[in-house]
Amino acid sequence: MFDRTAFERPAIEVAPRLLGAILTKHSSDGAVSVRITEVEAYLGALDPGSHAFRGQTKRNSIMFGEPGFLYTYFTYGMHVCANVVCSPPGTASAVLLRAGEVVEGIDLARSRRLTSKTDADLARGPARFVVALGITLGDGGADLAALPFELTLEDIPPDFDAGVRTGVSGDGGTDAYPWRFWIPGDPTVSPYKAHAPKKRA
DNA sequence: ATTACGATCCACT
DNA sequence: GTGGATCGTAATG
Repeated sequence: MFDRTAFERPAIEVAPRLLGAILTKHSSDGAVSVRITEVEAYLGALDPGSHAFRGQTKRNSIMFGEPGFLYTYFTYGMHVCANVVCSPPGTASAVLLRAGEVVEGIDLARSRRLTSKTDADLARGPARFVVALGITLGDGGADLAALPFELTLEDIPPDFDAGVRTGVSGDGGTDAYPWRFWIPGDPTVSPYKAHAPKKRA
């Protein structure tokens, strides 16, 4: 069952709990379900990399609302990414859904992701993930506890690894985000880095 | 009104 | 491993 209180905590606590969870979206042409294998936490006002770092705007207002809802955004002129809103209303944090394994509706997912060479590529990467599931920008603000969505957390989350982006700030304790969590060894974990490496001088 | 740039993906080398 | 695509958002004049 869906327990909204599971999301009323900072994204950094919710993120590892989402690993192994099954997210389903029903559409007119069928349903696709994905087992979440990689996520990334964005810590709102505390995180310079978060869309909510500079306060509430029209674009990010969903992040400041009820937890357990979907926050979608459009980027790079062509891609949509999806987050699960965390923290109580008035506080912004979210978990970016970065990768998953398609476990239901794989033919439908394949038809949506014609450039995928292998099934592991169907939902590997945040923009691919939303395409495979049939999520669009218009799903922003949708309640994950209500159709067409279903989200089921694992009772016992799987073991996970965590990666840290450093160098955001030189100060001790504040240079440890955003956090990225994944299921070790899973072939559907995305190979992309949180930030393109800077060219050396 | 204008501008700079990004929580990325894909084709190509 | 690298560069180009492509446009909404938010900061600035």
